[in-house]
Amino acid sequence: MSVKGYWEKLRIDFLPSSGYRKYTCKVCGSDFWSMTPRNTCNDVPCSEYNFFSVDIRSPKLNSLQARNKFLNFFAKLNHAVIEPKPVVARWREDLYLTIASIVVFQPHVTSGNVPPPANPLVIAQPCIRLEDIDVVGYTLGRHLTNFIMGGHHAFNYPDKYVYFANETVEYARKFFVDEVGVPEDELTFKESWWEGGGNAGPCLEVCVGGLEVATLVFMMFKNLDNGGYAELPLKIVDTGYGIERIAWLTSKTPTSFHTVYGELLSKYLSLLDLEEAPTNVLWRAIKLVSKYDVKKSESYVSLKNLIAKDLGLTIEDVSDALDNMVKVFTLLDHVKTSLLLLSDGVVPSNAGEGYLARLVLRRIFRLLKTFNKLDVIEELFGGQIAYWRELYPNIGKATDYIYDVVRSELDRFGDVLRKSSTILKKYVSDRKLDVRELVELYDSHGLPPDLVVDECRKFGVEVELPTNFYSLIASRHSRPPIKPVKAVKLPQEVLEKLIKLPPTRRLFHEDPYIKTFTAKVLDAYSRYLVLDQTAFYPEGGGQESDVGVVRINGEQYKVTDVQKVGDVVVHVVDRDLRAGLAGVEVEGAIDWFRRYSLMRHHTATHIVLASARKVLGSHVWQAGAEKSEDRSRLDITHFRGLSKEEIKRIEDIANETVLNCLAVNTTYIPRYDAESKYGFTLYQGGVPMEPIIRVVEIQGVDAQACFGTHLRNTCEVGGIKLINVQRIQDGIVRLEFVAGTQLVKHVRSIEGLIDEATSLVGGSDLIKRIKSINEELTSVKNLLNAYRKGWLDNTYLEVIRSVEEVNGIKHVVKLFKIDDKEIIRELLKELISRNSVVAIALVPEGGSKVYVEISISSDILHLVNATDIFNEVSRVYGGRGGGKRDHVSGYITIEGMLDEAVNNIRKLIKDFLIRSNT
RNA sequence: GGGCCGGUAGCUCAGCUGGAAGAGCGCUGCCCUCGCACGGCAGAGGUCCCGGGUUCAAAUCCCGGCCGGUCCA
Repeated sequence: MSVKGYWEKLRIDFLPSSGYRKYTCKVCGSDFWSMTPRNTCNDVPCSEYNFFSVDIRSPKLNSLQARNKFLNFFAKLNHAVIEPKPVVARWREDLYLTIASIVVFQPHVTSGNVPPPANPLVIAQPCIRLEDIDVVGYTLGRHLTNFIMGGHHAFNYPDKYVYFANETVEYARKFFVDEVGVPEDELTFKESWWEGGGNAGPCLEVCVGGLEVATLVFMMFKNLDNGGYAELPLKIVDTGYGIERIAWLTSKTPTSFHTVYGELLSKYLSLLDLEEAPTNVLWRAIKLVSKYDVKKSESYVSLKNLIAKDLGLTIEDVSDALDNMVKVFTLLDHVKTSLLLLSDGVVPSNAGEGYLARLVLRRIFRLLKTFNKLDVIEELFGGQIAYWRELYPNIGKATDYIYDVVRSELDRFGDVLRKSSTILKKYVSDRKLDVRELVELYDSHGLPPDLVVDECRKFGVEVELPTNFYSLIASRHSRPPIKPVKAVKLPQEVLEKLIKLPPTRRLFHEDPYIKTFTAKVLDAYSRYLVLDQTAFYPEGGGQESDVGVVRINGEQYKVTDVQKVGDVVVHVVDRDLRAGLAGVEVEGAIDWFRRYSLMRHHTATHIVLASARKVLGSHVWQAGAEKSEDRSRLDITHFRGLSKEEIKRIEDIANETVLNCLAVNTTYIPRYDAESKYGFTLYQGGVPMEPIIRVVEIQGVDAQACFGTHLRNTCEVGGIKLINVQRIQDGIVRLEFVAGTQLVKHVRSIEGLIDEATSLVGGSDLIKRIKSINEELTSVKNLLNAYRKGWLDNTYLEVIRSVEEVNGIKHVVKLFKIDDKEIIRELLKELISRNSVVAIALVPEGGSKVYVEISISSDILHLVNATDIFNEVSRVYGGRGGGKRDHVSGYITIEGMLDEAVNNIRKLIKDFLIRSNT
C-alpha cells in the first residue's frame, strides 16, 4: 500500500471540518492541509523561511518558558506530566542516546509488556542526536545536537482506547493557535510517513513560516523482514514538539542560538575575543539558508556569496562576520551536549556511548584550537554550568566530575597533537601527502584533516582537502548488521519443547536459604529436567548456576548446570533420564557451600559497587559482572585507573558496610514506583521487561533490580578483599575481589606461592634471599664479562699469529670449541676493523653441524667476496647460508675428523684466493 | 562490536624491500670550571610485547594472542 493509501485509511475528519483543505505541493508533491490556498507545502526547501515575519500573538518565550507552556497546556487536557529521563538510554540495548521522547517508553511499553506510567501522558524530554553534528551552526539553529522534545503520548490497547489522530491534530492546532498565538492561515499540516526503531506509521509535519515545529506520528505498524508492514495491536500517538523552535518562533531572533543561549552568546564572544556579526548579515543569512542543501560544503560558500551580493559587501567581509559566528554557535551547542552527557554519567572512551562523548569534546577542542583559545575551556563550561543547573539539576551535582573529565580529555587530545608532528613527519618525508594518507592520518591517528593541512603548510607541503573527505572515511568502514548474539546454552529442540511449560515456582527466591526440597517432574527429556518448583538457581544476573543432586525413584543424578528459558527453570543432569517421569516426585539438594559463596559474592558485588560510587563519583556504573564460587568480578565505568589510595578507600568503605550489619531486603515493587524511589541506578545489570520488578536493597547503601540470591544481612559477607584492580579498556576498570571463607582460601593460595618461592630460592627470609640472589647474579654477570674480555684479548693475539697471506690477501681460518657466538662475532669484528683481513670462524654445534661465520675488512672487499668464499666451502661441505659481501653466516656439514676438515678448508680457501686474485 | 595504526635502551623514536641492534635526550664516571650551565672524553643500560611458523638467517615476513592509540557503529 502506498503512503497516500494509508492516509485514506486513517482519515482525519477534524481538519476538513475545521476549515482546512488539502493541497498538493508543486515542488515535492506532498499532500498538505492549510486554511489558505498555497502552492508549496510550507516546509524547507519548498518554501522559504519567513516565520520571523509571522505576526505571533504571544510574548517572547525562552526555551524554559516554551517548555512550561507546552507541559501546562497538555496537563490541562488531562495528560499526566512525566519526569524526563536521562539522555543516555541505558534501558535500551539497541541505542545509546535518548533521541526522542518515545524512546523513554521503548521497548517495554510499546511492546505491550509494561503499561505506561500514565495514559495519556506528556513529557519534555531532553534529547541528543548526533547525526547532523556536521551542520550544526551552519543552519543557524535548525540543527542542534541537543534539544528538548515535547511529546504527548497516548497508548491505545485493543481493549482500552484513549485517543488517536483526530484528537492529536485538534490539540496541536489549539496549542499553536491559542497558546503560541500562530495566525491560523500560517499553520499547515503536511502528510508524510515515519519509520524508526522497527515501527512505522503515517505522520503529520506541522509547519509555520517554513519552520517545522512539530511532528505528529501515528504509530500503527511493525516493520516486517520482507519490507512490508504488519498492523500493531497497540496504536500509539507519538508526537514531537521542538521546544527550542517554538521559542525561536516567538522571540524573533536571527538564529535559534540567540534564543536558547541568551546572554551566553555574548559571553562566549568576549571570551574568544570575537565580535558579533552585523545584524543585517545574520538576517540575510537566515532568509537564504532555507534554500540550501546544507550537507554540501560548497553551498555554504554560495550562501556567503549571495549575502555579499544582496548587501553589497565583499565575500571576505561576509566570511569574516559569519565564519566565526558559526563556530561559536557550534561551541555553544556542543558544550551543552557534553554537559548533558557527562552529567548523566557518561565516561568518555573509545567505544560505546563513551566514544560519542569524546567525539563531541574533541570537536570542541578542535574549534578552540582554531582560535588558539584552548585555555578558556573551563570558562566556557563554567558559563553553561551556571546557566543550565536550574533546569538540569544533575549538571550542578556533577560539576567536579565534568571539570575532571574535560581536563583529562584535553590532556589526551594534547597527547595526540604532540604525537602528530612526529607522525606527520613520517608521512610528508616524500614532500607530498595524497588523499589516501590524509584519510589514514584521521582514521588511524585521529588527526583532523584541517589541522593536517595547516601543519603541512608549515613544512612547505601543499595538500588539497577533498570535499568528499568524510564519505571516504565512511567507505573505509564496512558496516556489518547488528547481531544480537544471545548465548543459548540449551539445544534448540529443548527450548521449543520447554517454552510451553508453566513457570517454575522459584523456591530460591522465596527463601534463598533453602538447601533441600521436594518437587514434581513436569517434563524430562534427554538430560534436561523441569520441575514444578525448585531451589536450584539458574544462571542469570551475572550469578553462576547452582549444582547439586536430585533423587528420582531412588536413583541419584548430579545436577551440573541450571538454565532459565523464559520463566521455566531447566536442570541439566549428568546422564539421560528415563522416559515417562512426568508426575514423579523428586528430592533435590543444592551444593550449599557453593551457593553460600555465590550469595556472599553477589551481595558483596552490590556493596563494592556502592563503595566505588561513593569514592569515585556517581558516573560509576556497572559495565559487567560475574560472580563465581571462588571470586567475584565487577567492571565499572571510570575515566582513569585507580590509585592505591582509592582502592584502599573502596575496600574500607565496603568492609564498613559489612561490619554495620545492614539488612538486605528483597521486595517486588511496581516498576514506576521503584524508579521514582531509587532512580535509574536501579538498572545496573540491565532493564527487566516486567511491570513489577524485584529490588534488592541494602538499607541506605544500594538498591538494584536484581534476579540473584542474596544474604539477609551484610554481616554474613564476612569480609571483602580486592585482589586485583586493572584498567581493562579505556573507560572501564575491573575490580576482582573475594568474600567470606573464600578469603581464607585466597590467603592460603598466596601463602602457598610464598612457600614455593621460598623453597625454590632456599633459606627462610624470601626478601633477603632474593636480594642476595640479585647481587650474586650481578657479580656473576660482571665476572663473565671479565672472562669474556680476557678470552677476547688472548684469542685475538692467538688468531693474529695464525694469519696467513696469499696473493697479498691476509686471511685466517679458526676453529672455536665454545658455543658463544656473541663473543666470536665480536672477535671477528675486532679483527677486521684493526687489520685488513678475511676472518673465518668455525664453531661445531654437535653432530656434524658446524656454524660458519665469515667477515672481511672493508678495504679488501674489492679483492674478495664473503659469499663466494662460503659457496666455495659449501661446494665440498654441503652448506646453507648467505649474507652480504662483507659478512656471511651459515652452516656446513663435517663428517669425521674435525681438525682434518679444518685443515682441508684452509687449503680450499687458499686455493680459492689464489684463483680469484689472478 | 568492527576497521586501521602502533608496541625496539629510563624517555622520544629510527631501523621493517630478511643478512653483525642504533640516534637524540636522560643516567654514571672523568676532563674543563671557584661552582653551575655549556662543551669534551669514556661507559652502563635491550625478553626488539608474548607464543607459534617460514628461513641457513627474523626486530623485519606469515599466523595466533596481549597491550595501547584512533576512527566508525
